[in-house]
Amino acid sequence: MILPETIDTIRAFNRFYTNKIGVLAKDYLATPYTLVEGRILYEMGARERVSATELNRDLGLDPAYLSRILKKFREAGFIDSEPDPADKRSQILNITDMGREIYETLGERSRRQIADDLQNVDDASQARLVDSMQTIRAILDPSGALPPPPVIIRPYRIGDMGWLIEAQATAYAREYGLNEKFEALIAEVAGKFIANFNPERERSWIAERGGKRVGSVLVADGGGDVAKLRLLYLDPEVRGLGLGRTLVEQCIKFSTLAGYKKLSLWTNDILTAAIHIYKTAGFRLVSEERHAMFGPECVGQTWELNLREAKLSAA
Amino acid sequence: MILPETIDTIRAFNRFYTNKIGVLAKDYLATPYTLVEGRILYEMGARERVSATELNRDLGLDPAYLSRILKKFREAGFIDSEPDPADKRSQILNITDMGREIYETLGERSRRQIADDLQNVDDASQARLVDSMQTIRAILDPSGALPPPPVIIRPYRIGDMGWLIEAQATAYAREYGLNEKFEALIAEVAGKFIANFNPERERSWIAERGGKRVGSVLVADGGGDVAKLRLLYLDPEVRGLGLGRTLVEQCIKFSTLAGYKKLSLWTNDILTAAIHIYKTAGFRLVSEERHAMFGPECVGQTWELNLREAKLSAA
DNA sequence: AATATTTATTTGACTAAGTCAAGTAAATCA
DNA sequence: TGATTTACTTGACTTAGTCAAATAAATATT
Repeated sequence: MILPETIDTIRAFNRFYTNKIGVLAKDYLATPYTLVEGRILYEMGARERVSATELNRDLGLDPAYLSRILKKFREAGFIDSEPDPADKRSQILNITDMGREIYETLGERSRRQIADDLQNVDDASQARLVDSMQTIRAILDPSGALPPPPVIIRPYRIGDMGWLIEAQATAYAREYGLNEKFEALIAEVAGKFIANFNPERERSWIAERGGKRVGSVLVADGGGDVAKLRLLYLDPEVRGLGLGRTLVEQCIKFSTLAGYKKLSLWTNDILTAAIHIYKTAGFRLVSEERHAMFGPECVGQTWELNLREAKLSAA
Repeated sequence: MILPETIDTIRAFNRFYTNKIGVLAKDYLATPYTLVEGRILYEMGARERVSATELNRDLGLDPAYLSRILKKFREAGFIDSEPDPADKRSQILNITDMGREIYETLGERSRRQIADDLQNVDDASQARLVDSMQTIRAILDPSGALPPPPVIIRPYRIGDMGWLIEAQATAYAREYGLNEKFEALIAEVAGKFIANFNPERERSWIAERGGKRVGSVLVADGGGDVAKLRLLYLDPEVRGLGLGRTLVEQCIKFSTLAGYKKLSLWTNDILTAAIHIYKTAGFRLVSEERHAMFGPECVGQTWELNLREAKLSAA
């Protein structure tokens, strides 16, 4: 469904951004080049060895027009060309050292221009700006958008627990209808974990992608020789990438090294994806109990992994 | 601070959107008009009675160029002009019925064009798209953007506590250097509050602006006839608007109505802005103790408000 | 293998988009 | 009152950008 307001907002944004770019185009970065020429030079500098056709496909220019600009560049010594041995109709274009200098200058000015624009934009807004731009690109041009940055796993930092509580409470409310008692539970669990944190026996990991938190898990001391795996969570957008397994393996490895004999966890039957991960990691269901602590009726489950066995089976 | 990656992403987005607009400009909506002409016609249609100078200021065109286009429009019968009685140098431009027809056609095509682009974009992505575009406009052009929406105060919803924990922990770590034990404390407080929530004796409020959470406070049952005010927080962007006072007053009113005799709170000397609000609301400092629970040394303070007195003084 | 068709690029021949400088007339400033 | 600024217009260009046709090599077709 496409709302008229959606279309209006997009039209308004297009007008806004046309202005923004139009102003840029005025006297393109205070150089004797046009915006189009700048774009061509950019493409030439960014990649090596292009043919005119490729350039054309990407920039959508009139071939005659492109041909003339390239001629000018060739005469000015910004680019040179050699016939493509594979296709003698085609020339392979290459940027010269002189051309590269212009390219760098243009890039430098463009960067400074943007830096000026950002002068009065605080860090948080900058982050939102970048995020919004990437969102727009990803939606409007799914093919061309940059591949998602890699997921990194890092230790806890301040604010992570709050994020985790919000993300998990919201997601499980939406997906399974859990109520606010669930948020309360994880807030208490998370709070106690940090309050009594023992760096030798406990650990927490946050998965991050492109600076945005997307997953978590932690190992808490369960007393005796039992470690507890808690608060495993994956944002919907990173499910199915094997990240859950990685996080659980992280926990198993740490618990083993820390000298625990068992890794135990409590979960609910509705969380089938997580349970699948536990199962394949070797956890065994040791007890179940029906409850309705979080609104809908569900079955709480305790799973355990014998860490010695796990080690053996991994070897 | 401006990161190079930020600049690069913005450059990439500019290139991307230049292409998008360039494609639009190609054969502007399959009409015999240029993009610039279309823009002018749009501005003429969107508002009535413009002068050439105003148009120029907003579109940033060369005056000579504008003048020629307007002449063409006048000859074609799209606009007419009458001298401005207040300034005889100026002409007041008006769109004619014929011009309005063209304007409508152009708008219609532009809308259809966008609708086509959105054909394969699901509803959630459309919402994110619109949101991102508004974010970009608001950040890049704070003046022209819509005024900030009003702050509304609403009851707790799932996910709010997580947000509060993250926001408060992050803000106080940044501003006062508090460590993760502070996050732990508020997580526990928030968790217990929701877990044992008693709707008759307790309440929580979240302040929201434009769908974004910006502040919070809650009243918890302190046992006996004492209520506790907790987790008062304001996002940096809404500080100084009197919102803190409003939230505290909310708490006082509720506690009074709920039959409590005292409203008590615990805070720290470093939070001077909050303390100022408590003071002016009539709270009195009843005890202090030095501690370093959250890293830096600070002074924990207990403040109390006698609700009967408060009521009298307000009357 | 010969012919037809398509693709990559260039050139000629324009059109009109867009710019710069100078001019006119009214408004505002000193 | 004269000097300066502002709102627009016009003349005189330049050059960005287009369309059609040409060339030469690569592919497809029969």
